Amino acid sequence: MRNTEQKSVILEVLQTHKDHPTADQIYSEVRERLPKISLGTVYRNLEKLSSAGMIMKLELGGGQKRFDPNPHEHSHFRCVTCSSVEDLPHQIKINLPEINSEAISNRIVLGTTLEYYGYCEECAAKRQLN
Amino acid sequence: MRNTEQKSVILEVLQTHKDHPTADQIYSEVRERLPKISLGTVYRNLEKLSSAGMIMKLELGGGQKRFDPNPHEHSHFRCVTCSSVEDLPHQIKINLPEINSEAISNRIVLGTTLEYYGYCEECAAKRQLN
DNA sequence: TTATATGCAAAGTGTTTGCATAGCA
DNA sequence: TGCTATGCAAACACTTTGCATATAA
Repeated sequence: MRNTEQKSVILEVLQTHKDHPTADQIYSEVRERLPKISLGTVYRNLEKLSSAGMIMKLELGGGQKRFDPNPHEHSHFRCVTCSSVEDLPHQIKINLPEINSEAISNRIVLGTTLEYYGYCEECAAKRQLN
Repeated sequence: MRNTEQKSVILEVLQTHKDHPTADQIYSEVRERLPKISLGTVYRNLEKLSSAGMIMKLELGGGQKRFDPNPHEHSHFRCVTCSSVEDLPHQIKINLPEINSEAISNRIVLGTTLEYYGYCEECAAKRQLN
């Protein structure tokens, strides 16, 4: 993987995020520093960085892929109203022994995705007002 | 919600499935019985049936939405090779008390999605041969 | 009778890709 | 030098939608 300015700016921009932006959000922020960058380059680099294990691609509910600067498996909370995706402050532990139980039979488990969905703090507060 | 032949055939077709087909898979099976049905009608009915709680729409990794005749929350296994999605034979229990712990703070949890991914039995067997 | 559902096709959304050029190693 | 990455635009895959017609209640 070759080092390019585009790639490092994309990584830097993502790493400033505590939330998990979509490719087009990253694109618009990167464009402030590299106005000529194309959306295709953003997608290609996000793909490369995630298959290199430097970031994580999230395919959760809601249609659009999101990108997480933290490449380690952890659970997320997705807001069904504003679609934001946040880390859960404390990791919810999955009962790992069960992964190897007969429930899995002859499948080979590579990983798990645990997603909570509902109203984020902001949207929950707005609902209380109505 | 009005009863139409399209809707009931879509539901019947989905209910014959133990796996979780995509909209276009359902479309092509339904078309064997209703050759003039349109893909738009399939999407509209799957949406209606799932918001009525009669089926479940799955938005897991892999891009395409899938539909599950069982509307009750349960965990799934997705094959990263053939993209099939299966129920896990035994439900993996999530530690529910944690959902209400401070980890969730002021969010309102509507549900959880627990997905395992890896190689399904068939694809795992094929890999062993190579 | 009338509001909802359908078929058709077009539009929408998010993502990927072909190609000529640019630039890293 | 040679191969990978880029910008651009077109293509792609999946899903939704507008509209005129058909149909359930």
